Amino acid sequence: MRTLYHPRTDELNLTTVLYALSDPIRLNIIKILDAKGEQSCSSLEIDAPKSTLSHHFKVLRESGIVHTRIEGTQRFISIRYEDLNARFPGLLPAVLLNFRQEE
Amino acid sequence: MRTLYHPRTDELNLTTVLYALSDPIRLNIIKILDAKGEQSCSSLEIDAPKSTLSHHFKVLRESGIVHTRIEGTQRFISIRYEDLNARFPGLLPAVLLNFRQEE
DNA sequence: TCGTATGTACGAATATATTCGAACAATGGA
DNA sequence: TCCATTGTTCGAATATATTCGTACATACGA
Repeated sequence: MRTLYHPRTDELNLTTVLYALSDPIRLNIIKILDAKGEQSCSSLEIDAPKSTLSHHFKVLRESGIVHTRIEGTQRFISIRYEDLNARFPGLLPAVLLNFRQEE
Repeated sequence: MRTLYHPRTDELNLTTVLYALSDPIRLNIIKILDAKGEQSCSSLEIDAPKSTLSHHFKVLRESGIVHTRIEGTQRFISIRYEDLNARFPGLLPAVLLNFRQEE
């Protein structure tokens, strides 16, 4: 696969975004990305099989929450802060705030 | 059933709340409740069988998003604005803001 | 007490998601 | 070119959700 699908900002759908965020593993991925910034898939060090993680990366990317950049054999994932905030102002910060409070 | 289960504010779980909000019918219920305030189940006038709606009311109530008050044969549902905002500041307003923008 | 109104509970069918092993693709270095 | 690294895709098993008809529960008025 050469190019990866990323929905445009105006295509972001609220139920889709909320659904993508409603899974513990995916929320954990977002938590790490928020804390550390852009990361390669493997550097996240989440204890789950590769294919399981790949599935969750795809859900996050196709919902528009993350952007995936290909570099060599690696893929670097980052949160689409600006796009999300443009489409759903305050939504992601409210979710992220909860993480930060937990720790 | 005499008493209905409602989770305490400190028991509200982020993934559970996000999941409950990630369904179009449930989001529509919240949209109507936000616009009109407390409503009886039937007054929402959503085009779906009673048992289907009842299921969604239960998901919303058990996730802590709505409160259900029994009065006679009716049940009045309302959004738990304060509890949600205490537990997840800004989350619900961000979701509700999106509704209002849509119209 | 009987009937009506309001809504839940149950159960089964269907739909959708998650998980993960195995095979595959792409890149880059030796 | 061969191999290791990184990650995806496929497919099947399993788990979970949704939908909705039917039966049931409760309250209230006649």
